[in-house]
Amino acid sequence: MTALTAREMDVMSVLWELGSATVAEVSARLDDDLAYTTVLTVLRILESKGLVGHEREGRAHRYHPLLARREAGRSVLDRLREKVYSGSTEMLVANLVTDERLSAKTIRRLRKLLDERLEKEERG
Amino acid sequence: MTALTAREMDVMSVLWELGSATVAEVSARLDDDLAYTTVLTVLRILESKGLVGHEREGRAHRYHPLLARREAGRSVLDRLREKVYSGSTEMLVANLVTDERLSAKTIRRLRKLLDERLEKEERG
DNA sequence: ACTATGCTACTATACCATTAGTAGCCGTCC
DNA sequence: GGACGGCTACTAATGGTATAGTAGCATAGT
Repeated sequence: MTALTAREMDVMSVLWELGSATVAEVSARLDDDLAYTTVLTVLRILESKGLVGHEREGRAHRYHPLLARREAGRSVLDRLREKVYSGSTEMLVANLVTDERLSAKTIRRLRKLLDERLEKEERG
Repeated sequence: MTALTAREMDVMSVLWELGSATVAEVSARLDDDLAYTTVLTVLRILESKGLVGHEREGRAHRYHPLLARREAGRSVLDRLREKVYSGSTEMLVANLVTDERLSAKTIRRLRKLLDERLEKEERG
């Protein structure tokens, strides 16, 4: 139940990218030009939800993600699969793969991924 | 820019499933037990956003989706890829496929899907 | 040591999602 | 035909997101 709002996701995105960041660093990386205090507020909200933590760094605070990309992605994908694709991972991937402009190389890599997954499935 | 809220997605989900539905029908299908008027309000909001339409049916209104599953899915996936997976479809699919409890059969079907996609890629 | 500046803490506000109540209409059943 | 029940229309309250301002503190540079 890690429902990130749009803005929260923007901010988490920066933290995932940088590993950790101060308010100023997050602010600089965001597409929209928000007030310093606005970014701080979002970080505070995220912290109150237990999704980021912070430690002192000089006079500033350095924030770091406590929620992993993987977890965040999972929660969105779970919901998406359930509500939009009637619970079908296949339909989801089909939609994703057919819509997307993917290079042949990428497709091969994805196929390899499935092959490995299949092997593991058959072994275990 | 079709950002559905959680509840809106619940409702759209029912409409996609049934093709079209009255307020009562949506209400009955929702997991949570909401007041009749609450469901109506959500449908009205969706209509004001142009995502559903309705026609008279007896004394009730019958609502039908104007936004397709595909479109809704796309907008969520686009955002997810961008913000959570640093723009990488591969990482997204990898995460999806490795986390999921998928049957061997499903994995094979997905692989077939990629093969077909690859052929199309190489032809055109 | 002093001062300027950057950073936090606190406060505030508008807007929207979410939830629901009440009044009133209209058709159906007896 | 009258009453009942379901449905819509209108209204409303609450809570949280999103945005930002102001005051005050502390640190770094001179």
